[in-house]
Amino acid sequence: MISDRLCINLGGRPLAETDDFKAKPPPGIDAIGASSEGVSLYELIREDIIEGRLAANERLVVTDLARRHGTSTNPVREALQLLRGEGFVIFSPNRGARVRPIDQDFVRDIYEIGVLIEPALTRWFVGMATGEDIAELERIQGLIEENNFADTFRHSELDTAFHTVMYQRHYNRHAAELWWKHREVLRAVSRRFNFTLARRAAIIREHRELIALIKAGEADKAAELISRHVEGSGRHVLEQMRARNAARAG
Amino acid sequence: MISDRLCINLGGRPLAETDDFKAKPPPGIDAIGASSEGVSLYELIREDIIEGRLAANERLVVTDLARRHGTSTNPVREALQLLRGEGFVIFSPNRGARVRPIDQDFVRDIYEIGVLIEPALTRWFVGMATGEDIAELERIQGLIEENNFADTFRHSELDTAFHTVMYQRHYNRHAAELWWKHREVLRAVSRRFNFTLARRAAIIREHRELIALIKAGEADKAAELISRHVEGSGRHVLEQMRARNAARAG
DNA sequence: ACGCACCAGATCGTACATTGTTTGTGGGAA
DNA sequence: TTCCCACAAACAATGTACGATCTGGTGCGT
Repeated sequence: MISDRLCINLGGRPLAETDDFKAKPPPGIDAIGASSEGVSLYELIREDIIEGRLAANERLVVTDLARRHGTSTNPVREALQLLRGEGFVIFSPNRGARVRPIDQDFVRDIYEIGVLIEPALTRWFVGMATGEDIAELERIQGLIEENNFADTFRHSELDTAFHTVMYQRHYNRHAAELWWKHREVLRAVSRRFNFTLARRAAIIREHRELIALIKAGEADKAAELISRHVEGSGRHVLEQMRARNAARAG
Repeated sequence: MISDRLCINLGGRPLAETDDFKAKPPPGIDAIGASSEGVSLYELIREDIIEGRLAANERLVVTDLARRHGTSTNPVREALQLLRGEGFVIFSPNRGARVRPIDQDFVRDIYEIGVLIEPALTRWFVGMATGEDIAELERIQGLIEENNFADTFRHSELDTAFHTVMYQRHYNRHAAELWWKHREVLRAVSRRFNFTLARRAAIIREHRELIALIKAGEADKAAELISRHVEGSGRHVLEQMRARNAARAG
């Protein structure tokens, strides 16, 4: 019998402290299933888009993708349709697929939705948090502070794990799934940037404050804090994007 | 040459005033584009799911669908993948697609997200509403009251049109798109039920109150009203679903 | 009654034909 | 010479057909 805890580590990476926090979706989400080839292709292409290996607006030529991944065109076509349904790819009739650009508007839209949804998820969590949940949050927070933004990739994973602890058991699977999909995009975007010192301090402070509020059972205050937390995060990332765009243009 | 106007009326219903309010998505949303055959197939199958012509958990056999729609299997396969990406269809490896059941949890989840998002959309609209917008709202509201739930289908279309006026120009396309997709599902679900007298009165009253608040520029109060409006709507539909399920079981 | 082989049916991957788009070239005019 | 347009050829998307593989059930034999 395989325990749930073990399953987390099937990602192919060596067992290490980090792997405990390898970001994974809330359970029951990816139950969409897939055609054997299709699933891997879908994941591969989506990763390429999110990680930026496929540039914005780049054409996605089925024959090329098929050759590159060693299959025929049909699995590629299905993967692209799947991505279209999730909004990562845009189709034009008789002109094929392009990578949907993840621009400032896109990111802003996603953050704004997060500001609306995450407080509700948080409020529910405050009422449902167990001792283990809080211990887990404190453990992750300890690792975040230990890492102290030295490894931005690691911070990104830890931060995602922190919030996943809060949201993963929410009864509204739709909302949790929405949050997770948005999170995946934002994680990749924010990974391209560094955190300002002010933002670093704010993150640490707000996380600590959040844990305190959860302990005290202050649901409303925790929700309000999360609202500010997400908004601040969005503001920060958008500033970075704007700065980089300005630098590129100038 | 066939005019666009004619194509709208292929649904089998006669030309009537209603067509002015045939629910249509906010502009710029369905820019996903599609493969010529694919798009119609996608729409047809999705309609069949939403309208309940394809039962929950029913198997979706590609060859059958292809025959029924007079094409080969590939367009069907792509349409199904697209629907998978949007959550209407569930795939099992080597076992094909099934219709995702639209159960109470599903509907509740969607309504809850609406309660979170729609107030924000409304708040923005109050600050941006023009005289024409308000006139349009009053016109639609007049038709709603004129119809007075005699034709539930027509009410459903008019109600959707009412809210579309408010949300269609919102800068957050992602949120508007999300609202629209949810709306399509809820429209079909609620069409299967009748409105209680209490609910009818509440809808009329809240719509009137909403218009008044918009005129007065009371953004916060309008947002709070919409929150109650959506919640009440959700509560009503869920009650109906529960009642019907209980009746079926007992 | 139980198990195993076999068969029907459906999915999934491959190959190909058709149709529409894009691109590159050449000739003619300014 | 340079610009523009027509035309053609390459290219890619879309639809069709087919074979391999998997699943589920039926019926035969024990």
